[in-house]
Amino acid sequence: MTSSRSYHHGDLRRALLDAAVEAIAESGPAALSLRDLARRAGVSHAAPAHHFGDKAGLLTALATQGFDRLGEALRGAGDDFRESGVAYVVFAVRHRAHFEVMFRPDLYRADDPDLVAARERTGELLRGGVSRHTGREPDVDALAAWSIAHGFAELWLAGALPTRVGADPEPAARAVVGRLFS
Amino acid sequence: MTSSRSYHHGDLRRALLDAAVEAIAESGPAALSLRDLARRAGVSHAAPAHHFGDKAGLLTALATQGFDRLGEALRGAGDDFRESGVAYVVFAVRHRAHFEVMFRPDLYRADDPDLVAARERTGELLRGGVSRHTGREPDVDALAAWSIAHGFAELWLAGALPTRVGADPEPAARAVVGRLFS
DNA sequence: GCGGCAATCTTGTCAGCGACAAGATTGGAC
DNA sequence: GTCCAATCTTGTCGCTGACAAGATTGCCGC
Repeated sequence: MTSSRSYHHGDLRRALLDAAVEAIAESGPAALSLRDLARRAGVSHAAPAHHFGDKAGLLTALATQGFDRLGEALRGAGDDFRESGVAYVVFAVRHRAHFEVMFRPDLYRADDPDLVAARERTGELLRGGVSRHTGREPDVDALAAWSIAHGFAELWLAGALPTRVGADPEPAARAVVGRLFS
Repeated sequence: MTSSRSYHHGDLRRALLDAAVEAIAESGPAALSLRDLARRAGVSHAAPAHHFGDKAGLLTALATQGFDRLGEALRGAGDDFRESGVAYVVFAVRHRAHFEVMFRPDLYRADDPDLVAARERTGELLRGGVSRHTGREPDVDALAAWSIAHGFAELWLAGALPTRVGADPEPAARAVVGRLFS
C-alpha cells in the first residue's frame, strides 16, 4: 500500500471492495453509499466511478468475487454431500456481505460476462457435487440440497430462526441438511 | 374511493401500500422511493410521512401485512406438510413484493410490536404444522421443512435456478419439498 | 347548524446521494 | 525527456428522505 497522501491510491479497486464488504456487514446492502466507500478509502467522491462505472458496477464486481469464493469454499469441503451443504451455510455467515449481494440480482448487472462465468462455474460445482452423491434423479436431488442449504442460510442471516437454535450456525446446519436423504 | 381532487385522499395508507407492492414488483425494494409512491397515489411528496413516519415505517407495515397474509395462505393449505411447503413457495412467488421485504429486516423496524406479533403468529403456525406431522425431533424437522421451502422460493425469486425447472414453480416446488422425509 | 379541534395533506427547505463533465496529477512507454 | 493514458479531483445537477410550518377538512359536542 502506497502513502496515504499520494495522488494515486495504488490499489483503490481492492480497497473499495473491501470497504464495501465492511459497510454492508454493518448496515446491509440497501444502505450502501459510494460516497461513504470513497471516504473510507480516503479518496474523493468521484473516484469509485472510474473503477466500477456506477454503483451497480461495484456490486457486480462484489457478486463475482463472491461466486468465486463460494466455489473455493465448496471445493474445500470435498465430495461429501452433507459437508458441502454445511460449507455453503458457513460461507453465507462468514461472508455475509458477499452472500447478501450475490442473490439480489436487482442490485447489479446479472448479465455481466465475468459474473455469468463465475456463477456458472460455481453452479456447476454445486450441481455436480450433489448428483455425484446420489444415483437417481440428480436434478431434483441437487435442487433440494441447494434449497435446504440456501434456505437455512437466508433464514439465519435474516434473524428469523428461533433463538434456541444457538449462536453457532454450524451444528444446526449439519442437523438440518442431514435431514435430506435420511 | 373519494374524488381525486379532494384535499383528503380517503384511504391513502392503503393506496401507498398498494403502490409500494406495485413499485417493488417492478424494480425491487432497493429502488423504492417514497416520492414515487406519493406520485402514484396523486398526493404531495410529504404525505406518506404522516401515515408511516419514514421509509422504514412503510416497509414495516408492508412486512407486517406480508406475515399476516402468509399466515392465511398457510392456513388455507391445511395440515398436510408437503402442501404447506408448496403454499409457502406459491405465496413467495405470487406476493413477491411482500416476501422480498419480510426477510430483509435491515429495511424495516424488526422490533415493531405489530410486526413482531404478526411474525410470531405465522412462525408458530409454521412450526406447529410441521411438528404435528412427524413425531420425533420436531425442531429439526420443522427447521428443515422451513429451510427447504424458503430456499427454493428465494432461489426462484433470484432467478438462480436453471431454466429447465420451467416457468411454473409449483410442480418443481412439490418435487423438491417432497424430497424431505422420503 | 356551528365552533373548534385534531387528523390529514401541502408547500418549502436542507443535506446526502448517484451520475456526469471537465480538469489536475502521475506513472510508464518509447 | 516527452507524451500519453490511466487515475484521481473539483464542480455541478436532479432526485431523495426527512423535517418544519402552514392550509384544508371531517367530525364531535353543543
